[in-house]
Amino acid sequence: MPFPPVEDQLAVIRRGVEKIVPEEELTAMLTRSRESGEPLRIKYGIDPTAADVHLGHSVPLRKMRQFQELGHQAVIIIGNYTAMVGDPSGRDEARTKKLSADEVEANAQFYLSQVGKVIDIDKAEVHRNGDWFGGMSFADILGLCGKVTVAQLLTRDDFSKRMQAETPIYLHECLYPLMQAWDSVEIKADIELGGTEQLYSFMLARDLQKDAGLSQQIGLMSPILVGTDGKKRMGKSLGNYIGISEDPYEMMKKFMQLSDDCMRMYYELLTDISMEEVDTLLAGHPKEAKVTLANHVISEYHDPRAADESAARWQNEIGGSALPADIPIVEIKRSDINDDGTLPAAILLKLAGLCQSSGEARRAIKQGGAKLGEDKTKIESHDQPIEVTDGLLLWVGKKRFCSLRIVES
RNA sequence: GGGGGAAUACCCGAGUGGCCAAAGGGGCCAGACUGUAAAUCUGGUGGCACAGCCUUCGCAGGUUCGAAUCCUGCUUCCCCCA
Repeated sequence: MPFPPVEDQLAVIRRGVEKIVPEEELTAMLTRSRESGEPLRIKYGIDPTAADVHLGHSVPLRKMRQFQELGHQAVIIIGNYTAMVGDPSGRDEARTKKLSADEVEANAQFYLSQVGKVIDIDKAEVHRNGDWFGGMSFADILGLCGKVTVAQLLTRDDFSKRMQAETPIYLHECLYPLMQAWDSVEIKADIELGGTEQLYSFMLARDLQKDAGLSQQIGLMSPILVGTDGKKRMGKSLGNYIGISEDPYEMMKKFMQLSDDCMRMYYELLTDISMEEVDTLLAGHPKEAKVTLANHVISEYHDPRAADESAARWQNEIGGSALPADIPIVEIKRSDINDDGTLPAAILLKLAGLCQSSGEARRAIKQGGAKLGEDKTKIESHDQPIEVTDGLLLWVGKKRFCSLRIVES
């Protein structure tokens, strides 16, 4: 299959990419590949440290898919060895818990299944970097370490920040960029995808490739996708992420809570809508633009019908006043209820799991955030006796609610 | 190996014998306003069936009527010297 003209390829490749290093080599590389008919090897590495793939990961993965559509070869690296170290990027401390080989493999499997929602996994090469690191001798490792000086390592942004903040840097963490770079040598990468924080490793990979007599890779860096809070990078630990396997309605709710300022970035990085069209959308009502955005993304990971349904449901339940369709049912033990069938309000909220402590429940009630029943009657006092019945609805704020079910013992 | 400094709640950080469940900021929660956006304003933010009681200032002991605060040992981090 012939490759599209270089200019056309560049147009696709450049979208939503913050930095291409070194940029001037890209055209030449594409031209060479087109003339020889040899697809480029596009690398993306992921560490199976946690299970969820979120929209932040989807940014380079979507780019990977675009490369696939242009006819290039996707190469996914499962960092089962690097996972043991933990990527120091964007972290201000070392990973504390060590993952077992089994956990890592289980995560890897789950990861791949999710990655398959974005790229064509059947056409991709998948490697585990333990395949080469596992067999290395200490002498090999020493050899690798001899390629980098400590001063070079410390120029790396994350490390210098940590030095400044006086937080520890462990020796094994220093190996992380080396390992990642070595992956590029092993798989003969032409282009590596990642976030802008990967610059150091990407450049190190070039050094190692040159040293090994290979052609050097180009780093293609996407901007860091901010999370739903609109400020920090999307990440699991920050709780500001939208997972690509999440329920459509959950995704919709999260999208609608997104800061307006992020919308342009989300459109650019998470959809294929042309930027002209995006500008038109953003010129309209921001709420509509957000619904459209959510629709596109949800359609990609579920289907258009699911997206429409969640949009309609959001409009009903949250834009309107309909009761939520998925009220969680919480079981209350009969033995916990007083003999007269009631419980003080604060205690009930705690038992129902809506508040973590009775103190929190008291606060919620005092501030008028606690409500009762379908008509959302305000609970007036923390010791107000509430008659506990099956199906009783309880609310704390707008987002926490449940329905009760009484169980024996 | 020697010397000096540091560790406080989710995070940052004030507090150096009683007035400390511990200032201030961030985050977070709730209320008002709204588009469950942003900005703003208000209140809250250890636990307990709560005008009281219980537990918390790296860990373990000790001094004292009383310790986050003083002493001893330990752990971890930072800096300087080698």
